[in-house]
Amino acid sequence: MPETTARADVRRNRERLLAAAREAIAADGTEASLRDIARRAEVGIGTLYRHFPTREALLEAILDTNFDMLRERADQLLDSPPGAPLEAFLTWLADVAAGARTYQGLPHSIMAALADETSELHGSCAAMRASGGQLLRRAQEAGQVRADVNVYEVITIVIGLAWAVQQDGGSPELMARLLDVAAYGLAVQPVVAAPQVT
Amino acid sequence: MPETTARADVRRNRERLLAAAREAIAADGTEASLRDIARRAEVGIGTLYRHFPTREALLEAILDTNFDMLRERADQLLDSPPGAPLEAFLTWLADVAAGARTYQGLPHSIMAALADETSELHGSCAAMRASGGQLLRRAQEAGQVRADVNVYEVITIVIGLAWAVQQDGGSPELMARLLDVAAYGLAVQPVVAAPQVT
DNA sequence: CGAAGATACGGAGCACCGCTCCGGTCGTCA
DNA sequence: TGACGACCGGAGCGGTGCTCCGTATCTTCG
Repeated sequence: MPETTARADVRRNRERLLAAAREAIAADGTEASLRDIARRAEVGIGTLYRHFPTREALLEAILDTNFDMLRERADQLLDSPPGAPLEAFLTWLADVAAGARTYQGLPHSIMAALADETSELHGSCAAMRASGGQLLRRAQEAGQVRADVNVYEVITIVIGLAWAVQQDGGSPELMARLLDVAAYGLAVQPVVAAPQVT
Repeated sequence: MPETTARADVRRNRERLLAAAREAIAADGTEASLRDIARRAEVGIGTLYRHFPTREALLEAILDTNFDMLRERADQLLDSPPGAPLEAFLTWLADVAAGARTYQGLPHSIMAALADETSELHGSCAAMRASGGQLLRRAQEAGQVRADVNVYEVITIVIGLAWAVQQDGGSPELMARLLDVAAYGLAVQPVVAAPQVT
C-alpha cells in the first residue's frame, strides 16, 4: 500500500521532481541548478521549493536509500565474519568512498551535513557514521587499528580523499591507491601490498 | 627600480585591486564575489577584468609569493640536513597543508589548477609539486617512504585532507592528526607517536 | 604650455542563479 | 455538481560572472 497522500498531483509531481533531480545531479553534480531541475520535471520553480524547501531536503530524498545501504553494509560486516575485523572495517571504508563519489560534489554535501545539525541530510550521514563507529571499535579492540583515532577522523579522511579524487577526474584506480595509503596509516600492522622493511 | 608601466593609474589600480582582493578572499574565500572586490577597490568591474581576465589570474597574483615560499622551503629542506629525509619530507607536507588552508576554498583552486594546464595558477602549483617530488624521491631512496607512491598521489592526499579539515571548521589539531595518519601510511616504518605492535 | 592621440576606466546590460510570494487553477469531498 | 481549500506556476528581487563600448584621463609631442 503506497503512502496515499491527500491529492494525486502532489505524488505525481514529487515523482517527476525526484526523477528530474536524479538526472540533473548525475549530469551536473549536487550543485545542479534547481531551476533546471524544475524545468526538467516540467513543473514550476515554486512547486519544487514546496516539495523540497532546501537543496539538502532534495538530496536527502535522493540519497536516502544509498545511505541506508551503507548502514546495512556496516551491520552486515559486523555480523557475518567474527574474525578479520580490520578487513571488514577497510571494506566498509572503501564502500563509503565509493558512495561518496557517486555524484560530483557529494563529498562537500556530506561534510556540510555532518557539520550542520539542522541540515536535512544530517540524519542519514550521522547514522552512517555511527554504524561505521562500531566497525572501527571492533577493529581497535582486536588491536588491528590505531587506538588513537575516532570515527569522525576516519570519515573525514575518507571523504577528503574521495573529494580529492573527484577533483582529479575520479579515477577508481587513484581512489584505491589513496585508500591503500590511508589503510596502511590506520592499521597497526601492514595488511595490504605495502613495502616491507627488512 | 619598480616596473615602470606606461601609465601611472594602471599601477595604482592594480595595487588597489590586489589589496581589495586579499581582503575579500581572506573574508569570503577564493570564491569571493569579483564585483565585491572591485567595489572594495573603488574601481569599475571592467577594470578588474582588464587587469585580471580570470579569477585564477587574480589568485595567481596573490598566491605567487606563497607558492614560491613553499618551493624555497623544499629546496631548503633538501639541502640542509643530509640525514632524516623522511622527517624533511613530512615537514614539507605539513607546510603544504598549512599553505592550502590559508584561504577558504584554496584546496579546490589548487586541485583545479593542477588538473587544468591552461589555468594561470597551474605554473605555481606544478612548480611546487616538482620541488616536493625531490624530497619524496630522496626519502624513498633512503628506504623510508613507500616506493610505490608518486608526488601526484601525495599532493592529492594532503590537499584532500586539507580540504576536509577546512570543511570541518579548520581546526589545526584535526589537521595534525590526519597528517599523522597519512605520514604513518606513507612511511615504511612508524616514525611518529603511533601505537606499536608488541 | 597646450593640444592630439593612445589607452584605460566605468558601468550598463545580458543571462544565469537561489529564493519568495501570491493570484489563479484544479482535485476532492459533501 | 458545486464549493472549498490545497496546490501550482511564474513574476519578481537581489545577487552572480562576464562583455562591450562611450567617455574620461594620462602621456607625449609640437
